[in-house]
Amino acid sequence: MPELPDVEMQKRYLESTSLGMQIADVEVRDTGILRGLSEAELKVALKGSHLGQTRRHGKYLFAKLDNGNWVVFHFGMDGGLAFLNVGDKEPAYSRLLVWFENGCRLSYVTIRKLGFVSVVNDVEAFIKEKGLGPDALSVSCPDFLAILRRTRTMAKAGLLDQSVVAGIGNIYADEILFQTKVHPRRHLNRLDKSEMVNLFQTMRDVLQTAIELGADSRRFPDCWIIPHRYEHARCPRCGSEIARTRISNRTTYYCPACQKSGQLNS
DNA sequence: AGTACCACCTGACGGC
DNA sequence: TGCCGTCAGGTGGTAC
Repeated sequence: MPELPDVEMQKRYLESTSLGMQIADVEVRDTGILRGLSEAELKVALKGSHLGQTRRHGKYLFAKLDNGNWVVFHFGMDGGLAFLNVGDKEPAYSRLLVWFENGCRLSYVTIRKLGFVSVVNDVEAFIKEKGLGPDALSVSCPDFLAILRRTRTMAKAGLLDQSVVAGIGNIYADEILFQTKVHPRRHLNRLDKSEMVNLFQTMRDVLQTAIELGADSRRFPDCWIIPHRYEHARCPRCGSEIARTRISNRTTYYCPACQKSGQLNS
């Protein structure tokens, strides 16, 4: 679930369900999802406050508290939020529960517990601390090109690297490279300018389209590679067999016919 | 600096 | 049915 489009959906979900609600209490079901603060500290930080303005940077979601601090959510590989009306049953793998004054609850759900919940004073400082690059949907074209020119990693690794640009994960990295017709092992700084511009526009287009489709991969166009990310699948564009390899320790799918490696480095 | 590999954690799935 | 390896949309640390 949780790449940029998914986190954007979580942001909208949080806003539409919980914005402005006052927090009565917090129940931590598994302290393993807390980072940098204890259960007691989290309670003190949240109790009595309203959930205010939300922000997203890459795959991180922030919600402002009355005292100016921010709750931070990261969803790992499988996390998400579930808003519960009075009487609604708590979902499985609910690791944290925010109780509102009106009896509704917000559950942070994750099976694998690779994400976390925390509280920070300053979002910008947090972003800097984490070494996150600009958000993939906010970065300007000139800034993006400048970043690409100084990034010597393979394209797949670079898109995945949150310090290069924040928000792209394994699935969307494959999609962006497929639509740009860039081989995942090409090095970013070796792309020519038109390829870099194309990469920028495709990145925006893929992420925005995914958001418009509710980040629901079942609704993604068949001409995308995402519906064809399985072994022996056929390229929706040319019919060649989709190749599967491992880059940056992540499974990578691409079309060896459409995404030419060329000299890889030239 | 870039890359490979491991660890964290839990569940699903295929093979035997 | 049960055990085992492998894999899964993320991040962080280590070692070369």
